[in-house]
Amino acid sequence: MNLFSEIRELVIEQLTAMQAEGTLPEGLDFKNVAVEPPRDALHGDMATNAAMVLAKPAKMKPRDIAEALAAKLASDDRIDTAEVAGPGFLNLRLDAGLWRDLVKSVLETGTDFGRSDMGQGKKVNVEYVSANPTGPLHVGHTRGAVFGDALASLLDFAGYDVTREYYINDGGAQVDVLARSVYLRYLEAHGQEVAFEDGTYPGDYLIPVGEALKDKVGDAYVGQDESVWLAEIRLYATDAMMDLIREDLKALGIEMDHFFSEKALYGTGLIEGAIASLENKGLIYEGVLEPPKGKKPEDWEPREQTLFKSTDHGDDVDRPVKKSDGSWTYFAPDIAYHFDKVQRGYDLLIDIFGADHGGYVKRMKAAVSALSDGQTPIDIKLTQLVKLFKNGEPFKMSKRAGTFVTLRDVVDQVGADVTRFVMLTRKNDAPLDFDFDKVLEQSKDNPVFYVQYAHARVCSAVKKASDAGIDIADATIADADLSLLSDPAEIAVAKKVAEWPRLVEIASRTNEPHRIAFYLYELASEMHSLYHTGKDKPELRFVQEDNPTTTQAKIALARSVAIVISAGLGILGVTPAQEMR
RNA sequence: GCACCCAUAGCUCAGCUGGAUAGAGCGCUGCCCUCCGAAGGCAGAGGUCUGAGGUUCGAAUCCUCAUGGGUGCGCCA
Repeated sequence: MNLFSEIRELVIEQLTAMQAEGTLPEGLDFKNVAVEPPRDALHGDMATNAAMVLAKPAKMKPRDIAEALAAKLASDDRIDTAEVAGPGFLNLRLDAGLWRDLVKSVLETGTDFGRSDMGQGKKVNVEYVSANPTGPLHVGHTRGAVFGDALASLLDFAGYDVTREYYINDGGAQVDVLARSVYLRYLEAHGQEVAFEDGTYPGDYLIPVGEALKDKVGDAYVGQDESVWLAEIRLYATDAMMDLIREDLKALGIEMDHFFSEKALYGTGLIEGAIASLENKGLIYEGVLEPPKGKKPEDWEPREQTLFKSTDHGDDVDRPVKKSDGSWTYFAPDIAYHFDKVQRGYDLLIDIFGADHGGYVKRMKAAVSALSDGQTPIDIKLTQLVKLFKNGEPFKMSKRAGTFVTLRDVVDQVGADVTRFVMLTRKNDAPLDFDFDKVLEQSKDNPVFYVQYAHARVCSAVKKASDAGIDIADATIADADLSLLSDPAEIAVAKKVAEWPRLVEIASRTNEPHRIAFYLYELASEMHSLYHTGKDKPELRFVQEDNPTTTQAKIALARSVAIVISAGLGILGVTPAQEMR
């Protein structure tokens, strides 16, 4: 039940009636008519811009339309008052019963309250993380992982059929580097002195892999040429790394539906097929790229390569799919992978990239546009950098030195819930400061705590009511006499709860899960505010021990807040706290 | 050189499909527990929304240009 869309339907209905009566001309487009919460609560509960939007096409004065519409709306039971204001806004005050019905509805539907059918079951593929299988996930991956996972949950909540997918980059030269690095650790396990030169991965995480390899094959590879062991160890090592990554994801509470291996594309004809598909559209040619202007690489020399005419689909320059030696560039399997996704019949593709991959957005969009003849929309979200702080000092990361901060470093210190929430308190395209101390602080400066505390307070009130022998089961209080909730402070909370379904739709339309986090903060704030009003006004306390009926109504309101917080945190992948410690 | 992202209060950031007097936290100035609901609440000060044009009844939001910051730019993935 979305009150805003319900009232919008009412507005459209009345506008249509006005057309039938001749008050408004025929042929008007109502799509821009909106019903929204007004910026200032003094203006009422909802406002519509209908008169202003329609004034021009109807060739009428906005206020005239507004006056006529106001008269119509005021006759509806649900509308208390409809007032024209400003340039032609129509401010509506709703019957208080609507808010009470809403609370009842929340209790009846539980955390499914706010689920939307706007996705209409459309198939969406959300690809995220997709880190190279060469080591544990680091902080940058963590943000992408949290963002992608929350977005997937959000879209699911909004009625889409969501697939969570991870593309394993296990086909390139970096896995050879991995294999050689593991080989060094393997020799080390046999007691040899080894040196990690540039171009190898020196991280400690490969030590157990080398040891396990020794346990598995004994000394079979010792002193052998690369040709003997490279392919075997590559396979072994990438498997081990993927196990590691799966563990990392699990620590964050993330489970993928599907892992797609780049390696599996080779030798199957899939890459050739995808490129052939582009070729059939006349988008593949042999040519020489212009050198980049300004910062020209010193060793630049013109080379003829196989190019994808991505400029036909919005890119700035055409992109090579083959190196000058005839082998595929990394872009070719990427094209094949996205071709596969298109062919799997998704209605929408979403890719989550790190900010350092911003340069690939246009070419990927161009590829999908070309491969699907513009039929499959793709949205690519970039997650900006995370800056880590501890004791106010920046945390240095250096992958080369093997001392980069891993996902585990973060999750082990602050927990998955805090990690996830904090990473979602910023727009994906804004850089994020992550301070190990601040995120654990128990104060209102810390949104994680603040929201959790609001939920815990409800739990505590519910427990107190229960201890007083009052039946406060959701099923019971859904039928409580909610007309006992009449104080403006209480109605204000109900109104905030009522915004939840609308918020879900906005967040999913824009693919911006951070809006959930901000909304939860606002909702928590309303909750804390009401809670404290009860200090000065005992009649507003949730638990009235001598009055079970009133208590049930008040607990109903509190529970509706807790339910929405649970649902919201659920989308973010955070567990609501029953109590604070 | 080109492309993409960003610029909102002293600081960190929200701001919906373009809507009314641009919001929140921190910090600052006050107020609220003789523990029975202060890990909190209430109030105040603080803004030419980087700048200049444009579109519009209406612009922080859309367009153009400028300035400042970030990221990326064939034979790495």
